[in-house]
Amino acid sequence: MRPTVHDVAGEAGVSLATVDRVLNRRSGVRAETVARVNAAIMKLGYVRDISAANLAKQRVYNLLFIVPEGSNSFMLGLEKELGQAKLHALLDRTHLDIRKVKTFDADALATALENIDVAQVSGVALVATESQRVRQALTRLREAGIPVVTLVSDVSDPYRDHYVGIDNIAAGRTAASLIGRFSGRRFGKVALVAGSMLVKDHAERRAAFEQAIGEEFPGLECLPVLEGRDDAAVTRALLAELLDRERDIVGLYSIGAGNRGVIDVLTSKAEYREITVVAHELTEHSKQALRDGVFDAVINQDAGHEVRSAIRLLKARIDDTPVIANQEAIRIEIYVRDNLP
Amino acid sequence: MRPTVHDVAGEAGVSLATVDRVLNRRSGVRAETVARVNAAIMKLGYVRDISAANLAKQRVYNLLFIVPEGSNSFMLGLEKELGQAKLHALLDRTHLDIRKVKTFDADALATALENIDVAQVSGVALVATESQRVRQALTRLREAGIPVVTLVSDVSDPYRDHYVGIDNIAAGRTAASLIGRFSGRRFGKVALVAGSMLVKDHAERRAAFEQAIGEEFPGLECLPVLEGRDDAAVTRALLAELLDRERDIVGLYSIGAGNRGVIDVLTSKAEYREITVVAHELTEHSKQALRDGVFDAVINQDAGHEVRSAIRLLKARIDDTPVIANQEAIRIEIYVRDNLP
DNA sequence: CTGAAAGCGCTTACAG
DNA sequence: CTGAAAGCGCTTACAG
Repeated sequence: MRPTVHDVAGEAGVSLATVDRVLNRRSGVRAETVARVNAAIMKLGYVRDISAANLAKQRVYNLLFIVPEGSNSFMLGLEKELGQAKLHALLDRTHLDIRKVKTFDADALATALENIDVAQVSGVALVATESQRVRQALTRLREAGIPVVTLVSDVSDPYRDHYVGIDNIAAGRTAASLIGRFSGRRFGKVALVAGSMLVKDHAERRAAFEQAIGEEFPGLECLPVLEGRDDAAVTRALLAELLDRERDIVGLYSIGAGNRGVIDVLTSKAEYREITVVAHELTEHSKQALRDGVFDAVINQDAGHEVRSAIRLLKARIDDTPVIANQEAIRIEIYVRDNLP
Repeated sequence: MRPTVHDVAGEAGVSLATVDRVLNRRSGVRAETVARVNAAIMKLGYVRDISAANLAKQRVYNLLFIVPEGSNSFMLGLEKELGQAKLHALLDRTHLDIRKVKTFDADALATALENIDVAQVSGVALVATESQRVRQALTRLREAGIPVVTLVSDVSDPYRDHYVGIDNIAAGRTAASLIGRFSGRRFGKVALVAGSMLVKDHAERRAAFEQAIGEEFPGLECLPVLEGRDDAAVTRALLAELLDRERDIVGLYSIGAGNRGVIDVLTSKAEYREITVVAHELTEHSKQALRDGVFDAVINQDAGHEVRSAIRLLKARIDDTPVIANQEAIRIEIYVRDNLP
């Protein structure tokens, strides 16, 4: 049998209350007593039972998730996962509060962060848009001892405890590698379609992609990026015009969430089927495009994994328990038609 | 506040013991009383707190993992993950017992299964080698109410509760797709290197690979498979001889765990660098081969994820709690140099 | 600075 | 067929 607080108390010759004080590093215990208790803990190999502790404490975790208002399929998928996680979390005394703010609006995000009642919330996860006000709001939270993780989109390091998402530089390089190899040493141009260059993830992916193409596939030339604002109509118009104008496009990298517009254009003319296409985010649309051979590969981050990871990381910070680093690493997943989940 | 057994007891006008009996579907309660309690549960929206229940029950989970004796890097990786999971599991009253049996030896596996004391073990995970004796041993366990999951390598459906591993048919098709696309519509032959065609995973990957190549890349022709027995020296000798003999090999699919021998041969002559190579399982060797450009892609299953998933699935069966299907799906991961974790 | 007692939400003998 | 009481491993007022 694993030792309990009773065993430790007996071994150290003190009461349960004192063991508890030492265990929780509460003040008001003589140094000598602390030493005796710690010696007993070491001797018995005592390890605290956290679920019993949480039961006694009636601990509930109030986790706040701040996400952009349902715009594109990926964010909708993230919301769906949050909804599912919410039900499951309840079984673990964990309440998920999901708040939506205007997309890409740093001030709206900052306001949401500033309005957090630090007495009510035990941890915060946010899809970040960085700004000075956001950084200040995050600083207030962290000074109040509230753990903060960023989800999918990051802020600079000292303003959060952890980033839950993929390395967008590596993702851009991966896309370059796939397009370069799939297009089979051909010469030609590569079209880039993004949401907006003001979004950090998109900008990072694009820069890394262009650099990798330049370094490794000298036969390919990147065209100026189209900014479709994650809007199907805008994307469609811009891309149709580009494909019509440029005659030797062999590859296309869809950086953001404009997949629907991209698919529309690519399926509009038979000759476009020769273009090697790599896109981001696995959705019903992109899956279908893979099956139809319109897309050649999709780079994905698993929204369900990200949500669960954010919850685990926040709770681990709150309880001061260890995490399994490997389990929390978000993979840059590559899907082709054949390994679809 | 979430309702507790006390609230249910009060609402139904019965004692805690009776609520507990209904909750746990124990017999010896009048149908009318059962109905009253269930009505109260519905009315209050009561949901049992499982960690409190486990505390009261002093429930410990004794999970037995049966794995092949440390042979190849993948299995060594699996063991490492099991070791790490073992430490973490202890915090959750879960004991992992890891037992090794002779590799690919169905009788050794069956003996291990037959020796299980069903009173001591609460769940079993095994890397399966199928045989009649193994199926019988599994039937005994399941009839004793012990949940069984297969890990990495499966048995037929009715003999286990769940399979934790990748779809090897899809994995073989994925390999074909990658080699076909990476080799750029060239014509030529593809070498296949496996451990043994007696191993079901290898046989499935190979068959699916050959079929997909035949269907989709008519310019490529699969050579007879080399069986390297997952041994570096054997693999090296066979492959060196093959590459020396056949002059127009453009692709190589390393199906099993013989990566070290494959890498040795491929790096032995400059001309071999042109060969498009897809291998299985991410290890230090295969990662280095990707970085060096010796391998073009590696197909992987995440051993850590598999171990954690097996634990979650077994505990969910034991406690009769739901699982998140998505979280338990093992992905066919594709790695190129740029998305290495 | 320290301890005795009650309680967290469940389950388990035991008694009736 | 049903209930009162004690206990699982912790924590928390309260008293001293």
